[in-house]
Amino acid sequence: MNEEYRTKEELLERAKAVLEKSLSDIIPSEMLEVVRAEVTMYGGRRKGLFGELVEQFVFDLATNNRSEADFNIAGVELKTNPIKRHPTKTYVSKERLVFSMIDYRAIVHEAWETSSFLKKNRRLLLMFYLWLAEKNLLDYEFKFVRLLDLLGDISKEDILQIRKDWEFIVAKIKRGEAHLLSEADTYYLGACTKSSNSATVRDQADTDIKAKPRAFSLKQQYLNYLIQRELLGKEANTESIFSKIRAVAGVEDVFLSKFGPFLGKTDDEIKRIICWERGSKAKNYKRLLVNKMLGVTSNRIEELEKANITLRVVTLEPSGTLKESVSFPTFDYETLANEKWEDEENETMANFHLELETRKFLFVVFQKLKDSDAIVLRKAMFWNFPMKDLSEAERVFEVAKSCVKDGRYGDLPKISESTVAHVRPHGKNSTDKLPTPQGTMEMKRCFWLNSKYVQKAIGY
DNA sequence: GCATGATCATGC
DNA sequence: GCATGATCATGC
Repeated sequence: MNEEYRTKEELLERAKAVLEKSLSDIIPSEMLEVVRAEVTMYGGRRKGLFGELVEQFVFDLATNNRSEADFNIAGVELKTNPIKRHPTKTYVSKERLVFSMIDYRAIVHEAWETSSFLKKNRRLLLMFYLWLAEKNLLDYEFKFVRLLDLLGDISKEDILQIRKDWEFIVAKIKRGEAHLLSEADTYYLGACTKSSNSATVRDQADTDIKAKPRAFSLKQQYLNYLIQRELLGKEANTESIFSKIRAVAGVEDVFLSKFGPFLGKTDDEIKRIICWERGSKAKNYKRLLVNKMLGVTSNRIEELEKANITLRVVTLEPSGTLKESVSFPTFDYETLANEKWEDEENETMANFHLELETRKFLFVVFQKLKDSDAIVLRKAMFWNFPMKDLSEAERVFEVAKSCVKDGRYGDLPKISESTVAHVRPHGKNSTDKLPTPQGTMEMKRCFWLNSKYVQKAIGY
């Protein structure tokens, strides 16, 4: 197609030539007006426009070739990706890194090694540009560019996990459950929604149920890890479980195997095994015990952060009931009043929705013993919110949103009003407040998953 | 025993 | 200083 580039190194050199520059710096002045007009007209709506302009003006590909699918020169797939400044991490990605659409019918016949995903996306040319809300896309500056070979440049453990993720997604599609896919199902490679609009559905194998269109993507947290550690070469500030035990297995297996020896044991027995002495009074006692079992000394564990997994210690009563609900981040009233559960135009979701579809939990389950201070480790399990309950969560969200919009803070959804979720305070105390759309102040609150719901989810 | 509102403790 | 996770107090 284009004779100029024969090797990926030539492509990289070309990409590097635009570092610290923006498209408006490199677009020939006689064309700039036309392009500006195009951006003004389509900029917001045509997601691919930035990438298309890069192909045309950075790589001199003819206008009629403007289509992401066609950029595959020297076996390299071009990805332009927005980054934002971050106080401690210099840059974080604004979004996940989205690959090609998943063809639900075709993919069930594929194997990982020969998959269309790998064929197309194995070798990437990544161009990161600094995104700023107030800037025109023609003025975004390129900050760093890298070649990335998905099979060659990342660790064995990560490649294995990505493969497992791909296989998990394909297995779910094979079972005719494409409509139940969630980005939180997997660890590093996700099946993210590509909603043109909610009415858009795709056929899947062996069932008449329509599923939302989805694409493979590197999850945002994993991409941020890649940016920090692999692409910018920053030091780790997390502890890696994998490196400690030199494991080559999936994230799930490695973590669960760490808990295996302690299942059914009391905290005293566990402490004896790991040679650790400590009173049980501290509020973070159980978390410290968990960290000891995992062999880490802090709460920042690389494999959990990379996969957006929250470790939660839950404690059952002797009867097996769970008293405590599970909280999500405090919400901002003004944001909540204005966000949409699903915003198709901007391809965004409400924060609570995003949490449910992207966050995984590692529940470490203890149970109190009757007439004793002792606790027993019952199980450890990974869990993410099942898509079958999403519409109920959406209902709770909509009730909460309309309460906030109307200033009816006493009517926020209570735990008795849904089997899944509710709204409760979540501040330092009742004076810990945030501004509302009405201009008043209200105590901090957040969404919670009902204790009973979580109890069932963990099998009690 | 449970729903609800509230606060505490820790670490980033 | 604040977010997050963990827990408490009260009243029905």
